[in-house]
Amino acid sequence: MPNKPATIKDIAKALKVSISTVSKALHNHPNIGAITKERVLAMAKQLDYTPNITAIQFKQQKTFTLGIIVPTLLDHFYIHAVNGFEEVASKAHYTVLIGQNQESLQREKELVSVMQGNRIDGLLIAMSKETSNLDHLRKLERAGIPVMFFARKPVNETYSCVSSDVYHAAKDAVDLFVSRGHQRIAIINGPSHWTTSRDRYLGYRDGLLKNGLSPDQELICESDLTTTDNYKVLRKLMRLTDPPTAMLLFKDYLMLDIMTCLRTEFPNRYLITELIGYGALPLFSHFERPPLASLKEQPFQIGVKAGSLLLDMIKNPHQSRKPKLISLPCKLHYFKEL
Amino acid sequence: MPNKPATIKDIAKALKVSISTVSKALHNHPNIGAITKERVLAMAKQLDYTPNITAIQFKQQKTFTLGIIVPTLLDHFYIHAVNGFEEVASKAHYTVLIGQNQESLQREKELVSVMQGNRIDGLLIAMSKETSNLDHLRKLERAGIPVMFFARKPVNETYSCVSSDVYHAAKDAVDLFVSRGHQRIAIINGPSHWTTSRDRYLGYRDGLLKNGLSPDQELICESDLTTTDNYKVLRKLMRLTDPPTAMLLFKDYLMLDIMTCLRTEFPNRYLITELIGYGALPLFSHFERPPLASLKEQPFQIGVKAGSLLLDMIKNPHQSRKPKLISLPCKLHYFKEL
DNA sequence: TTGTAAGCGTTATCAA
DNA sequence: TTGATAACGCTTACAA
Repeated sequence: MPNKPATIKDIAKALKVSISTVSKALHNHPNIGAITKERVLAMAKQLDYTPNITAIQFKQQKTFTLGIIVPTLLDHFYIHAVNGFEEVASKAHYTVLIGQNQESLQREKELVSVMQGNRIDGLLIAMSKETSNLDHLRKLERAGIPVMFFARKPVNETYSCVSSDVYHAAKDAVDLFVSRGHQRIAIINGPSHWTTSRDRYLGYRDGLLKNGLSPDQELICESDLTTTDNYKVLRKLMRLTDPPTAMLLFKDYLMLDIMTCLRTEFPNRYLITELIGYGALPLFSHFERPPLASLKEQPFQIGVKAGSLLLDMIKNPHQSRKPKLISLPCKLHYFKEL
Repeated sequence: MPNKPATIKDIAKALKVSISTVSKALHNHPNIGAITKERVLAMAKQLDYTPNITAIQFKQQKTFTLGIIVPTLLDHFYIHAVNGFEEVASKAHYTVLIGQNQESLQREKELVSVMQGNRIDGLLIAMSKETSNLDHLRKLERAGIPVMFFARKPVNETYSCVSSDVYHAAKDAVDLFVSRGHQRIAIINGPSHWTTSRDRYLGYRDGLLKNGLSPDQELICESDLTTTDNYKVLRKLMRLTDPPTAMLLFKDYLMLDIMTCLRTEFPNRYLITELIGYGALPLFSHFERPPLASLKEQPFQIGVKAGSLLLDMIKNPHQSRKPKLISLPCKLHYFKEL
């Protein structure tokens, strides 16, 4: 027998006061009598009153809902980012809608449209691999809904973005490789139209130069991050006359493929090739032979930072909107004793 | 310059018709003129009209939002379940709110409260490990919000639940162990107050009996699924005078701990002990020495099934509400060539 | 076939 | 300090 939840009207009736009095009492409005306020609060409790959020959302023309779109939740990086985002959001009494674009632009557009339909107050997004045209996001901004990027951002676009400082991380990785005697250091990067790929490359290049090595075109690779392509890229590298003995990898998930391909197809190179990826997946602690190291990012903190910036943009909609580019440091995480 | 979205009022004004005419035209209401309807639809498109969901939710006293609470999104089982759930939900034009209880009853209560505040129309939940008292869920049901369980359900409670058929899966695992010559087969189970643990045990027991083996109390263990406890349980098993040579494990995540502990602390038992868990984690394909097998569940289908049952309950709120217990088959997945 | 008007729960403006 | 009332956008019973 689901009985209807109590409304301020019910409280007003029970107390024989007006609904505006009740509303004010419930909101600590300045000009309200102390005793009246007490009575209202008591009656609210007695009737188990919960404000009807749908009514408030409707009235305020504001949903207190934020959207976050990630490529997939199967990547723990994004889970942690979502969790950080939710933490700041819920502290500010916002609810979070989560969407996965599954690396499909089509799906991403649908998500944006559904979220816009749900009247989100702001959006945080890590675009799909297919996303190069940003019209669906511009449409949001035109409707007054601020958009912030994280992890992935298109090159040559002036949006705000929070990501990892992959540049310095790449330099650190190269330093470690060189200190271990490596000369032939390859990089397998992600899509080149993302700033996060470009920055990895720049860090890699500057790391080499700093150590007196010159970048070799045949050691600079790009994968679309599918297993097929990961394997293809590795095979090409291994068939060079002078194959690399060290590789910097865009992601630990890519590293998994590389390790397996190395082990099964190039067993003689397996033990002499050292790897560093991004992500520091905890599962490597269960490996008999873990990779050399990984660049540990701070996805939770990225979510937190992006969330608070987004909330700022929502609070101050008429700000100058100078795009902010924030990057949080990575840390080299060793899986092996050095 | 965020201009306000168009409303049916704007359409009505532009066309000099009444708002109810517009509303009806937009909803294919039977008695509406074909030409009027055309004009309305055209104008709606021209003004880029999007219905204001907050107004509809408010008016209909229905949010078209479902909640799903999982222990953690870091477990891929729950991601797939969420995805299945979202699929049926979005087909029925429902939005999904996702919450993680992080195995904390306190957190779970807060989530339920927030979701109730957001006026969800139904909830799907896999309770936290701490949840034994279901008052917070009963409160939801009393408010007319149907609740459905999945994956985990308390013993002795008459709620509907969709889960894996872990009973037959356990029997299959025992069969495989026996066929490979094992006599000392242990089980490390999850919390005993869940039906999913009890059913695993029953399948394990019946599997042994069926194969002419009798259950041995010292081989029947329970872990709270923390790494500490997982290690503790394994050490106890390995120190028996006649340790098991095969183990059925509650989850693949538990299996990871068991494998690592075996390898590092009991290397002489590592190669002779065969393991089967639940989950069939894809990452095992990257292992040099993967476990024997895993019982592959169907989390996506579980989400789908639970979602459609929940939608049924929402559509027919005055049904008899006989709790339904559904379990979907698992399949033995071999990591090694047999 | 189309229009009028009430009402959903809340907030806010203005009057008492 | 309190109360009456309009408004938010939409659906719907009923009237025209």
